[in-house]
Amino acid sequence: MASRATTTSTDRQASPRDHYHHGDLRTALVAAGLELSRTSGPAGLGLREVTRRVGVSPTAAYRHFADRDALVRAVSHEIQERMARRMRRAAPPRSSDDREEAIGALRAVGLGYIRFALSEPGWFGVAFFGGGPPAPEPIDGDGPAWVPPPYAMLVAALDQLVVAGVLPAEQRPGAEWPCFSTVHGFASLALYGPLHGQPRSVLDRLARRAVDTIVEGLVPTD
Amino acid sequence: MASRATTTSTDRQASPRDHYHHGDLRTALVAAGLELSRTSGPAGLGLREVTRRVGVSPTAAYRHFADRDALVRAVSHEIQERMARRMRRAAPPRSSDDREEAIGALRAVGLGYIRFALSEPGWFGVAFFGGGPPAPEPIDGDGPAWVPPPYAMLVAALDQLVVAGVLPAEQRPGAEWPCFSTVHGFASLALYGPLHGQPRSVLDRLARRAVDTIVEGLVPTD
DNA sequence: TGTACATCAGTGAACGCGCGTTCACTGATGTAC
DNA sequence: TGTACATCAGTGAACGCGCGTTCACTGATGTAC
Repeated sequence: MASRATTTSTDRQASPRDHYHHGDLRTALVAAGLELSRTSGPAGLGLREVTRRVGVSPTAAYRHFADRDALVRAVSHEIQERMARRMRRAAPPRSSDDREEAIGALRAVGLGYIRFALSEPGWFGVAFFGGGPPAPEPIDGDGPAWVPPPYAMLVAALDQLVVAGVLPAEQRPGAEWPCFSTVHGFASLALYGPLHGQPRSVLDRLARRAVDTIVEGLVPTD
Repeated sequence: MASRATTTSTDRQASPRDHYHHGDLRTALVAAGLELSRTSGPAGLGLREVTRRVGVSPTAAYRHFADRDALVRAVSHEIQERMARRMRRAAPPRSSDDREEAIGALRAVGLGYIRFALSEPGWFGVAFFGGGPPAPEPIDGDGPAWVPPPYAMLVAALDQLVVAGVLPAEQRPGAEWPCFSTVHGFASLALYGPLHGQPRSVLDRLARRAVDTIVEGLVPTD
C-alpha cells in the first residue's frame, strides 16, 4: 500500500527503509523537501507529500517538526546555505588593486544572488516565501538567532568596501538595502514579473546592468 | 439562507440585490474582490468567498469570468490603475530646472511605487502575484494587450530624462529594469523579507536611500 | 398592443480533491539491575 | 547474561475544512411579429 519512495542518487539514505525505525527521519524529510521544492517551489512542500516521498506516514513528521511551518523553515535554511555556497564558488579572482577587488566582490555577490534565483526558481521561492514573513528585528539590535548566509556575504562585501577605502564609513550603515533591493527585485521581476520568460542571455545582460547601476550609485567611479 | 452581503459606502450598487437579475454582477464581483483582497491579499480572492460577499451563488461568477484566474486578473488590473492614480497624486511640483524636474519625477515614481506597496500590502500582493506569471513578451516587440499603468509611468519618466538631456539616449533602452528592480525589491523586502515589521519611519528613510542610490547610479550628479 | 419564444443570468446540489492536524495505538530500542 | 520496563518513533484511521468546477435546472428579460 504505502509505496516506497524510489531513492535517488542524492539521497543520504542509500536504501529504502527496512526497519520500523527510520534512522534519521528528520534529515530524510528535509532531503525530500529539497527534491520536491526544487521543481514545485513552496507548493511542493506539503507535509503529506514530503512524508509520502520518504515512505512514512504523515504523522511521523510530527516527531521531528512542530508543524508544517517548521519543516518548511528547515528546508528554507538548507536552501540558503546552498545558495551561499554557490555564490562563493562564483567569487572573482583576487586583484592587485584592493579597491577594484572590493568592488568586484560586491558585484559578484549581487550577480551570484540573481543567478541562483534564476537557475533554482523553486528553491528561491521557498527561501524567500517559504516560511512566511520573518519576525521583525531591530536593524542593529541583538544578534538574531540565524542570519541568512547570502545576507551575511553582502554584509561582508560592504564591510570590505569600507576597509578598502571605497565606501566612506559614515555611509556604511544601511548600505545593505539598496543592494539587496536591487538584486532581489531583479530576481522577482525575472521569475514572477514582466521579465518572466525572457531568454537567459537577455536576463544575464540586464542583471549585469542592474548590479552595475546600483554599485555605481553606491560607490561612484567617475 | 444566502445571507445578503452588507453593502458598504464604497459599493457601486447602493442597495442589496432585490431582483433575480443582479444588474451589474461583473462590476460587483470586482468591487468585492477589491475589498476582500485589501486585507487578505490574493488568498482573499476565492471565487466562493467573493460571490458570498456579493450574495450570489458561486456558479454565477462563471457568467462573467472564465474561471477564478480571470476574476483575479480583473481585480489585479483595477488595483494597478489605482496604484498609478495614487502615484500621480504624489508627483513633485514643477521646477524651473528641466533637468532637476525630470530627476525629481523619476524619484517620485519610485517612491510612489514603494509607498503604495507599504500602505496597501494586500493589493500589492494581488497586483504582483495574483495572476501568475505574465506571458513572456519580447522586450521591444509588438505592443502587449495591456500595459500596467505604474510601469507606463516609469517609462515616461525615463523618456523625460532623455528629453531633459540628463540621460544619454544610447543609455535609455533597458533603463527600466535597474529602477523597477530596486523599488520592487525594496517593497518585497519590507513586506515579505528581512525588513518586515520595521517602523514606517525607518522604512521611509531606507526607501529614500534606495531610490536615491539607483537614480545616482543611472544619472550621476557629481 | 399582445403574445410566443429565444436568450440571458441566475440557482442549488453535488463531485472530487488534498490538505494539516488529532487521537489512541503499537512496534522497536536501550538501559538498569 | 537475562529480563523488566520506560521511552522513543513510528502507524492508521478519522476529522473538518474549503476550495474550484460541473451539471441540469429555472426565473427574468426583451424582442419579432
